[in-house]
Formats: sequence, C-alpha cells, structure tokens
Amino acid sequence: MRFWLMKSEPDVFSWDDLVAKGQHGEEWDGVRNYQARNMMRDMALGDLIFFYHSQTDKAIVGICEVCAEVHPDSTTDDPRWECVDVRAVQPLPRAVSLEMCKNEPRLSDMALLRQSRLSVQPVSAEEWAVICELGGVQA
DNA sequence: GCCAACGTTGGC
DNA sequence: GCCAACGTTGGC
Repeated sequence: MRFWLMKSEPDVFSWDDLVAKGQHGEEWDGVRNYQARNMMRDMALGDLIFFYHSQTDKAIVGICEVCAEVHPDSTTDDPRWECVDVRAVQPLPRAVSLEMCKNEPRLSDMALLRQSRLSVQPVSAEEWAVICELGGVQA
C-alpha cells in the first residue's frame, strides 16, 4: 500500500463534498497534467490519500482512499486523461496546515513544499506517519 | 491582486 | 528540437 496527497480548492470541491458522496466516493476528474495523471496510474485499491485544501485553507483536512483504480476521465473525450475514484475515510481531528508542514524538519522534502503546483503527489511512509501524528490520527 | 514556478503551444 | 509566448496554479 502506498500513500498520496491530492489537492482541491474547497470552493470547487471540498472535504465535506467528498464526505457527502458516501461509500461510492467520487471520480477525481479534471486533472490535465501528465505528472499528476501518472501518479493516479500508479495508485492501487485501498491506497490512502491526504485531502488538501488549497488556496483559502492551505491545510490537510482528511484522509480518503482509492475506491476505483484508474479509468478514463468522464469529463473529457480526450483519451490522454484518466483518473481514479476516491472516498472519504476519516477527517483529521486537527487540520495540518501548510505552515505546520514547513515548520516540521521531518517534512522538508515533501512534494507539497518542493513542488507546490503539483496537484497529485506521492507521500512517503515516514511523511505519512508524521502528518498523522500532527493531525492527531493513529497511523 | 501579484508574482514565481512551471507546463503547454506553436513558429521557426 | 529549440525557445518565446502564453496560460494556470497556488502561495503570499
């Protein structure tokens, strides 16, 4: 099992929106970036994903999981674009802000900090554990 | 609202 | 295949 992080603008699609989708989850459509798409191609059922609110929040707010592996993005006819489906697992008791990540030396290599524009990114097992700790979640 | 970073497009 | 122009994302 691997770990990932996905970004969404809460005004467009928020954590609460994902929770409202229930067990069927939601297609993570709209990605038009090869690097991000390639990450989704590498995802397996049950992989865990941090849900990050960009722009207004700038914080990791929840954990979701892959509930359907990569398939064509239903929002385009362009066969280049594929995506996975995700569903909410649990919110973080304490949101982990971007600033908290910056202030944590063990997270200094995170893609979130080094490649701020990448919307789907890998998270190492170590980084996952640190963020769970900061967020008040049993890893 | 600005700007840095960076991805994409298209002319040559 | 290079590079200038341009568009988008996201932090500040």
